[in-house]
Amino acid sequence: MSRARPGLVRSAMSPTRDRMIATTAHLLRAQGFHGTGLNQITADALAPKGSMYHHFPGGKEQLAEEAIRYYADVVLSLLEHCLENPDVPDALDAFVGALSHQLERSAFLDGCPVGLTAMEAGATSDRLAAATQAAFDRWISAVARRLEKDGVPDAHERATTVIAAVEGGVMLARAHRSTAALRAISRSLAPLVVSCG
Amino acid sequence: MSRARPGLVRSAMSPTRDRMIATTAHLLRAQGFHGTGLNQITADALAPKGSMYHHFPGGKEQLAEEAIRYYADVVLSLLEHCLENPDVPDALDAFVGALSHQLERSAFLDGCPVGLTAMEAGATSDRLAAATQAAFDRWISAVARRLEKDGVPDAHERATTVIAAVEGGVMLARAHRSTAALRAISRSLAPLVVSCG
Amino acid sequence: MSRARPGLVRSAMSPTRDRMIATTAHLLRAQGFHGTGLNQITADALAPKGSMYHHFPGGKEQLAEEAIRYYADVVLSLLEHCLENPDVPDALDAFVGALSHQLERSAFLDGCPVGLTAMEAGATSDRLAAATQAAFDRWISAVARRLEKDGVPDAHERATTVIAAVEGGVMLARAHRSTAALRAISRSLAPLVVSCG
Amino acid sequence: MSRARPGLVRSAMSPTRDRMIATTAHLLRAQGFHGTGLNQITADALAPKGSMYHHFPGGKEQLAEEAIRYYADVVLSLLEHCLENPDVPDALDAFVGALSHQLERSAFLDGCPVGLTAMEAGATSDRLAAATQAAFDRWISAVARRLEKDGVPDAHERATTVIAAVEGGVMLARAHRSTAALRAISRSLAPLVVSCG
DNA sequence: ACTCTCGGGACCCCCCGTTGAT
DNA sequence: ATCAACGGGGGGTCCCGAGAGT
Repeated sequence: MSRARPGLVRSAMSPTRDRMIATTAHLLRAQGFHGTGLNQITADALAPKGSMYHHFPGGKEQLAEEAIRYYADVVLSLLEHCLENPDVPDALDAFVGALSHQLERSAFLDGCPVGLTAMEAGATSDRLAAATQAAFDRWISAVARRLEKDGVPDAHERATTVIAAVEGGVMLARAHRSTAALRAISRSLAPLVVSCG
Repeated sequence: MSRARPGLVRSAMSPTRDRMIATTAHLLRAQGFHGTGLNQITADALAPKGSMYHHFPGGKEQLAEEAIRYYADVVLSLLEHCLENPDVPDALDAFVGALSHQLERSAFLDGCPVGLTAMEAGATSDRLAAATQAAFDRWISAVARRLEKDGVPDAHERATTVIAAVEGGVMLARAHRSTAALRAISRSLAPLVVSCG
Repeated sequence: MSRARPGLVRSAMSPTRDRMIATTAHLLRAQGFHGTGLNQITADALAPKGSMYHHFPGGKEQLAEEAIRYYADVVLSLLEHCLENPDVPDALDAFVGALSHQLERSAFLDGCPVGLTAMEAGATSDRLAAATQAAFDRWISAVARRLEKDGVPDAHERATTVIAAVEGGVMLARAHRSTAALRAISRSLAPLVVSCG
Repeated sequence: MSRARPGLVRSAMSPTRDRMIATTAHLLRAQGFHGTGLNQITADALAPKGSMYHHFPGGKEQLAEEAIRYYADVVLSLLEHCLENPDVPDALDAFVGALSHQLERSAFLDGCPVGLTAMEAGATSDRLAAATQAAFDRWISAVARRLEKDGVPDAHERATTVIAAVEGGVMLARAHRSTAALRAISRSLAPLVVSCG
């Protein structure tokens, strides 16, 4: 009877719900968890405030959790797409380039909601800490798998370094309002991601 | 004669003022700019609430700005102390180890207020963006000078990568509540900071 | 034939409906009208939230109205049972004792929903005012009939005083978290309810 | 130097504060604790919202507590004034008459905030329970002292009954929107408050 | 006949960052 | 150098319809 199996295609459940998650992810990038109010989220998502409580009984924390999950998915797709490149330094460059492009297009408003939330609320909320941890793990694993395939030694450690440096690069980019740091990082990291490095 | 020369011996102006700055720096590490209230700052600093706008006419933003400057000084001292080590990878290890120690001692509450503020408010407040930018620049320059002294090529780019990766590592440490990522980063980055790398 | 005769066998209409009424009566005793939410009622009654407006199109007000009617019935039964006692002071003592027992058993949570609702919403809602008025009238009449039978003068006035004092005693009991006041009232009122008083 | 000694003449501290207490007492009479919002209180008292938290750091509960204390004082004055009457039944009649007058003048909106709060929140909030208990105790004591002076036996028990019956009478008056019950109670109680009763 | 999802504002209490008077 | 006073949101929950589906 064509009813969505609950838990299977969550994103098909409700357009309002999805809009709220996407809006939250977006606002989280620019303002962080504490800087983003429910009023702004519902206003930007054109959602009534009463729906908040219906779709996200866990409140703002649940909403942020799902927004992080959503954003982690999006970035993972981008990352995996880039990693299809035969050359890993090129892949890294493409990934960093995409992030740089987003930063520039948004006047350096769109940072990384995962890293920001990890630093803001990671120590307070177990729920958000778990969500950010999972996001990082998935990204690191994606890179690590590619490095392993290429026979790069210490694949997981290096993948961790790559993700950390990119996150730090986004941070620097926001502070400097320039993507120069990101480009520098991409170049410096090249030797780390090749097997002869 | 009772007018302190601005910027020179600022820290000698008022013990209350200094306590507020140090307290703010500490709270910013754990909760970020928007998550930290003036009430908590004045309470923790044992400062009367009314003094806030006497000492910091620029309000919360000025207070955060000075806290970031203060924290940047402290970390710069630590960094320069570590960089006196004859071996740069060892220096990096010592630096990362000190940060790890702080994280562990504080149950991963004490992150980096500079990076956090850069992501939270960097796009909104020019003042805070400038403060975080300056902090990063000083740290990067300190590393770059040492690399140049050792004849490492692309010193500034690599120094940028080092600082970015360490900041990203602190982020990962908070998310995972473990310093494993920081240690991995320190190891992976070693080849980048030696002249034969 | 499937139409329940309204008012006659109302309680046979739906077990869910009855459970909601009983639950509401119970919550009204402890928290009052404004302090009791529909969410709590439906949750405690294990009733589906969507059924609310099917069973009670008049909303919360209708639900409270029926709960008061229901509670008035229960107390009237208790009162009439006590009044079968040949001695009216003994009857009063038994009635007050039963109320005291309920208060003590519930840690003084279970007061009187009728009196509480009368004071909370009696001035606002005609519907609830009528329901509480009817409840009080039935209780007073039950006492008055017995007093008349015993030849007590001013039966209705004295019955009114008895009910008022008992309601006030429940109030005092809740405030003091002690049933001492109720016992005192029962003793003091004895001369009023005998013909030679 | 001419500054009000704190704690001595509390009511002289701030006119805004006093207005808020009086307004709260008034609203509590008609709507109860849960039915009265802080918005309405501040609006009716022509007080800025931010002052709430300044004058009453304990929030709504503290405000209600002080309102109850204030109202208890007012009623105690009235009661003691009435009890100066040489005849206690007359005194009781005058007291009940004053309450009746208030009820009628306010279209039966102005009940008793003490009794209402005792029933609404007495079981939840220790603070409010204590405040209502103290109010009742003072009223009962005032009556008991007078009865003792007249040589009435069981003075405290009878005083308790008087206060309970009057409170219950106010309840009935609100339900019936008539002061008939209060007048009946006053008459019925007369024999209890004279020494030969 | 009955239930559930989803939506819809209004409003809750609390606390925020800020200032005028002193 | 201080503090009482100030408005304005903060997140959260309220009671209640509309629609589609058993």
